[in-house]
Amino acid sequence: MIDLGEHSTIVAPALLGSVLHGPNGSGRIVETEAYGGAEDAASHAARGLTPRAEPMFGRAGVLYVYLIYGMHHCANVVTGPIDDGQAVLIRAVQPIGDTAAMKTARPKARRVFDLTNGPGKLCAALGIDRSHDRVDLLAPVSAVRLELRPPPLVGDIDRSSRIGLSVAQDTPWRWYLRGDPWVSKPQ
DNA sequence: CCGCCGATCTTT
DNA sequence: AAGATCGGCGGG
Repeated sequence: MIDLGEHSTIVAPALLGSVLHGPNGSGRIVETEAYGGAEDAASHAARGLTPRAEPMFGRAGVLYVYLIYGMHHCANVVTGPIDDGQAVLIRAVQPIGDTAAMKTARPKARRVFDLTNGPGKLCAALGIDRSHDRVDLLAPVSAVRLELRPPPLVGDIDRSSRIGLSVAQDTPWRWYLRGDPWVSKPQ
């Protein structure tokens, strides 16, 4: 099915439709971004093998979690060959199954559509934090794991430049399900 | 609905 | 000093 060892720009759209399971619940992936290795100025791998980004240079299929703006977490799937430093950022999911624990973890979310429509929001809702950095996403026993599913039809996927960057704004490495209400920034 | 701004702290 | 964000606030 999906080979996480492929380049992040191949894996990112292919992960749409797969399911991310966390301590608090689960969500269907509806939005992703690809980050490359040293050649991608926007990537944490752009400065080489730093302590924070070290998981990106490891085996494909592990989780890379980092703290952003001192208060939010971002969850990434490491992709590509070892030592290359690629990853795919999970930017939004659709909550599935029991959402009670996710709602408790995100008291600020008034509407279900605000529960997991952003990289920091979905980590808070699912209960993903730095303690899950480097976990094996494909191991059934992992607290955070990925259930790979066939991706949507290409005709249902839209593409844009990545969100929130001050560099590489012309690189269209964001993919999302067209019209999905959980996508972080429509259009 | 939209845009601005502050929070908060790790990393470089 | 900036950052792969979020939510409250004010204006239209």
